[in-house]
Amino acid sequence: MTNKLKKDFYNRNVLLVAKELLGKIFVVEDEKTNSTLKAKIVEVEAYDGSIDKAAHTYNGKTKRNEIMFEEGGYLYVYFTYGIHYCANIVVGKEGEGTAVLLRAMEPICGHKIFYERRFENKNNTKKDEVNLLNGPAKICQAFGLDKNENGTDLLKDNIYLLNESIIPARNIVKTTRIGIKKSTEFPWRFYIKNNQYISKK
DNA sequence: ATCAAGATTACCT
DNA sequence: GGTAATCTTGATA
Repeated sequence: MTNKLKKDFYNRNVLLVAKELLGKIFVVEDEKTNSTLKAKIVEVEAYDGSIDKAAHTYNGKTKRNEIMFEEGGYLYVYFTYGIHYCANIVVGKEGEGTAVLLRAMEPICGHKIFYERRFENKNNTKKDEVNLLNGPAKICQAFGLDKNENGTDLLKDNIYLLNESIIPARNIVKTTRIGIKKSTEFPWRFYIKNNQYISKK
């Protein structure tokens, strides 16, 4: 018995899924550390290649973005700025090129691993719990996600999401996205109101 | 073949 | 508020 999210959750409209991803539990059964890592999703952004110039899929299929054109239920991990990885949940139907960027989470299980990967052998000045997962590249660093995890099937065993009750609209803040230069007008960033683990106000 | 941009972060004043 | 770090990808020629 499990409450793992199934295909029918992922294969829907990207904005709807983005909002419903808030509050869900992201799980990685990490073979590198032989441990289970869990966190609650508190901030996301939607990307839709059909109309969104900021989406990696806007100009069609390439080797990098091909997983985003699959049906929902896969992980899309990409490398950027020469340093960082960012992780997305691929959603929608095959060919749509839609995904949801994971921007911030609240740690649940695996604090020790998160602290090690984020702060060990680094001279960070802020080594507190809220700084573990409050940004898309921080999530990948803490969970150990890189190009090897790109394309992971979220319906299989290693990486998946657990269902939780939907956050009511009155507790969701909807605003414009962060860190992009094109299509900045779309209000496709969603986060849980008053949550201390979000990346930015 | 070349080149600019990039769904970021951490540190500086 | 500003910027260096650092390198892959994709667009253009």
